[in-house]
Amino acid sequence: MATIKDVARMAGVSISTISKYMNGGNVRPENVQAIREAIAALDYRANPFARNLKIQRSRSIGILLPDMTAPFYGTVVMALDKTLREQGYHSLISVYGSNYGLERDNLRFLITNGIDGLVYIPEDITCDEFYELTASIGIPTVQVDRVIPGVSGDAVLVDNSEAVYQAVSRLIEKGHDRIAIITGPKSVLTAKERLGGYLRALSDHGILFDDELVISDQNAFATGYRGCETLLGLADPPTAVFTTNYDITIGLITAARERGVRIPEDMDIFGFDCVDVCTMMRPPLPVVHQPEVEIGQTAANYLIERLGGYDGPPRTTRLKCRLAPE
Amino acid sequence: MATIKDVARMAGVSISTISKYMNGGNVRPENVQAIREAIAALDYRANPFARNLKIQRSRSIGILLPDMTAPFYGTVVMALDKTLREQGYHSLISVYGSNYGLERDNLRFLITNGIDGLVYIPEDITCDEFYELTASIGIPTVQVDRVIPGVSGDAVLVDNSEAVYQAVSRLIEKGHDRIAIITGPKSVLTAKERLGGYLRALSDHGILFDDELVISDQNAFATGYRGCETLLGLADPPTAVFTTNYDITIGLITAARERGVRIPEDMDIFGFDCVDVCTMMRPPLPVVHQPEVEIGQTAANYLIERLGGYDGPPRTTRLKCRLAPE
DNA sequence: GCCAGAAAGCGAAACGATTCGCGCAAAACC
DNA sequence: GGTTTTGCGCGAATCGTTTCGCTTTCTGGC
Repeated sequence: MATIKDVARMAGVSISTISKYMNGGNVRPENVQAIREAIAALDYRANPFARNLKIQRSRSIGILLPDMTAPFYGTVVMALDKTLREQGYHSLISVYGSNYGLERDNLRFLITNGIDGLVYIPEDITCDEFYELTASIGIPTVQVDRVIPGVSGDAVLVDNSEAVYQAVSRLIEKGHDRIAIITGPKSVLTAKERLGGYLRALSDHGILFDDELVISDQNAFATGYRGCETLLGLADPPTAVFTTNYDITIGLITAARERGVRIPEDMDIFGFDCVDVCTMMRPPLPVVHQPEVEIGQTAANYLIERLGGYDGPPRTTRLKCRLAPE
Repeated sequence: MATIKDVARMAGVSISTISKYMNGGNVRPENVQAIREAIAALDYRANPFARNLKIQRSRSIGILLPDMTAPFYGTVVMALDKTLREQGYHSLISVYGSNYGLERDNLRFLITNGIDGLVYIPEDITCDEFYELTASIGIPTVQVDRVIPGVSGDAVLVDNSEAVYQAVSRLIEKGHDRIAIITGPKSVLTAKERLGGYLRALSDHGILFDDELVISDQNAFATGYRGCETLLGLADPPTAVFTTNYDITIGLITAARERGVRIPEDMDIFGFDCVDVCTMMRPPLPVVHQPEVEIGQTAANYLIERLGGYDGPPRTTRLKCRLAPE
């Protein structure tokens, strides 16, 4: 590999002139010419390790998230990556698989590997642990989708409670009064918020809450599938079901159809995520649509601002979900 | 941030002793004690930039792929990341969104950022371009799922043709002789191979090929959904459909169910990917199941071996797909 | 108690860039 | 034409490690 020294020798100028050229400084035309030729001849590329050491930055951003197989995460990460890349950053992505030990380890791993900033979808870590790992480094962090209670810093969330409130209200306005909800684990912030929106909608419309109609389990196909069996087995089954996650929705629909349950006549379903798939169904399945791309972009921009020196107070954005069809 | 120098001063030993301690060399017990205390007191962590510069490695692996929202890719990447991490490597993931310019740019980006190795799911790049970007660096590369014609190096593929052959044969053995296929774009290697398996199965069983029954388009929900409409609109519709991608499968099923087409009585479907979802349906939807985790692990291990100094000839593995249910 | 060999510690030289301050030459001004 | 201003180029220091070769200190066998 050619070094800056080789280029300098070949072009007949000093090392510092090469560096200046590489970083956009003023260099005399005849030198520019010579430098260009030398670089081409030697196929020179600046050594990123040396540069990183000198400037103490890597232009890499850690992205830590629980899972990558769900389309929601995939889309958020793609938007993040794209926005960051446009600013010359690259993403060091790390997936912890909803596993507490791994979440901690991977966070440590990212931090000890010289990231300039962190985008984090947290799950089980505590505030103290987070600060312990993170404090000595002092890199900007943006939390996405969920927050660690007590941690300050920028955050990008969606308005879960409000979105679910509206969706469930819509079901109520259609005449339903036995509405079930199948949701994720109660330990996760988003599931809690979504459940909250459901309860608020019921109570605001004077409907008594029936805990037989609340199913909370993993965010997975099986939860929706089995949930359908459970709900249909009740003495007084619900006429509508709200699901808070795409996999759950698909599981529910699959089970319902296998049993000849007509949607929406026998069971009205309001889903979550994957608007493009759900709106293609006939009739379209109404869903809460999270703004994945906007989430990613907002988080990336927050981070880019901080990395650019912005030092204002922590910001929290709650992006609005859309109901689809409108 | 504390440096190794600070630790040395505080512990009363030389810099090289600290380095030796950090890298597992022999150090006298009383010094170990002092060093430990100094490290704890100063919260010292080795600066990754300096280390990278010195050893000219980053222990990071570039992963370049077209998409991350499909569960297939997500699962492969998670397996890759896990295996690599266990060996102390981390993943620099880059998604190019099936966009030619981006594919090239992102490859360059990874390469100029000091990756030690590359895992690559290629799409449109040519052999020459690949070598031009890659040659001067000389890092090991593993191609996954598809290969660039002409590029040598380790590769991990699946046995697409054979898997589809078996699946379609199964449909034929059940008595079907009008079997459609809905597949991805013909420009992509995997789609070509899968189509090849389909044709071979037909011809081996003496069934005449009818090009009305072949639909090739994007790997997307809409392709399956519209494909269903197209196929049902034929004068002589197929009695079975083979789909070569999960999104296509789901689109097809959705459209079929909306039309009251019974599966498998009216239309027998054989799908691809997402075995856990499809086998939960009742009756289970038969699918070709790609070994995503094994793909990721094999690719990671190939790379780890190369990085460990192994220098044998290029290896290509074709992993076998499973039909599920068996 | 001596000496050889092993173990542990030390200083200094890298790794390859960026950057600072200084000097020289060309341009600009009157 | 002399003097100030500006523009470029240069050398040297620096970033924080690892590593090499050498010296010092231990250890153990006689």
